Amino acid sequence: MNPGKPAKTSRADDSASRSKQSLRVWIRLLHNTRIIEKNVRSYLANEFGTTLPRFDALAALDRFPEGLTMGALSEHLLVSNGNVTGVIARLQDEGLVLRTASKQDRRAFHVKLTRKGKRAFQEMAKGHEAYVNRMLEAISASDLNKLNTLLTRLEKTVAQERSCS
Amino acid sequence: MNPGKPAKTSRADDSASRSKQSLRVWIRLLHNTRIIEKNVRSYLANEFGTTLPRFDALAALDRFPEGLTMGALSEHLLVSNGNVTGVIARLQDEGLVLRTASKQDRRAFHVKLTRKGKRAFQEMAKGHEAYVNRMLEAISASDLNKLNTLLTRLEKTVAQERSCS
DNA sequence: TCAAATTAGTTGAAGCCTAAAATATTGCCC
DNA sequence: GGGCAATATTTTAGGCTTCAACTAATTTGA
Repeated sequence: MNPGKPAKTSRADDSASRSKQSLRVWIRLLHNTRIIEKNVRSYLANEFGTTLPRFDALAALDRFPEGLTMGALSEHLLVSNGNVTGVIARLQDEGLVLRTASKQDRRAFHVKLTRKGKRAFQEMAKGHEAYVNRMLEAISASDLNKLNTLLTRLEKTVAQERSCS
Repeated sequence: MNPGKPAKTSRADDSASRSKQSLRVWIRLLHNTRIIEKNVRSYLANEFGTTLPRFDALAALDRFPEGLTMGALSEHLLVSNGNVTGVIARLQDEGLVLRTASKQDRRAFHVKLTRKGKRAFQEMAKGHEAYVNRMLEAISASDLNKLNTLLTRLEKTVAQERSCS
């Protein structure tokens, strides 16, 4: 039926379905992330009495033993400057990080883990990894590898167009 | 070298690397989602002066023309009851939703889109879909399909263990 | 029927988050 | 050196988010 035309799709259909497919992937990505994130937040709250933003901040600081400025920290965490102020203030109250004024630049601060902060993070990180692995237990290693590859690829293309509206 | 043993990995190594791989996938998932989500939030704010939570609520209501109770809405959106109260209050102030007391159950409310709300959502949804597609432009259709498959599979396994700590 | 348990929803306190304005300091350029 | 733009950070106002406590209505079950 309808010879001379593509059987079921025109070029316009293609671009519409492409757009639908992009949307589907984004919705799934968001949904998966929200479910896992919810679980991780509960885990951190129940097991260690802490929050995901604080855990993230500790993780970033753990990767830079020499310390980070507030600004550098906010870039690593993908959050605003003002946000970091609050999170670090609370971590300082808990004695997990140390905020010292920079000698070179009196506007800036260096934030570092305290010894207590290092110890606390090590323990949390171990539990966190085990918990995540338990959640993803049912996924095959092969699927995990594929996901890793595809998400890495996605990250590269998405990370670039940060500014486009 | 070292005959009689597996070349490079023991069983303990396997399980350690599996756990690391799970963690990597989760971190990538989270990172990708945060970057895209940031962009979507900016887009909705700049283009329509609205927020992602409000857009999500409108989207949920659009799928149920007969309306939803506050509780049903909170389940669809994966957020707490109290949260929905605030978001719907703001949407009501904007004239996009209508909240009517239920006849059958005087504790409950039915929330529906107003005509204005329907129109506003249609326009936002169109722009949103195009924007997301533009962001994922550089990903091949084949990768998109693979991602969709894998994320669907992931969603199924993760959605089950909602309660485990 | 009536008291107890459950369910629907709101409120309040606390934390996370952003954008924009304010502060303070630095660096540059004339 | 003095002024001015840029930079590092905090503050503020407003919205999102949760949990726990609360109110009100419904259901259950003796």
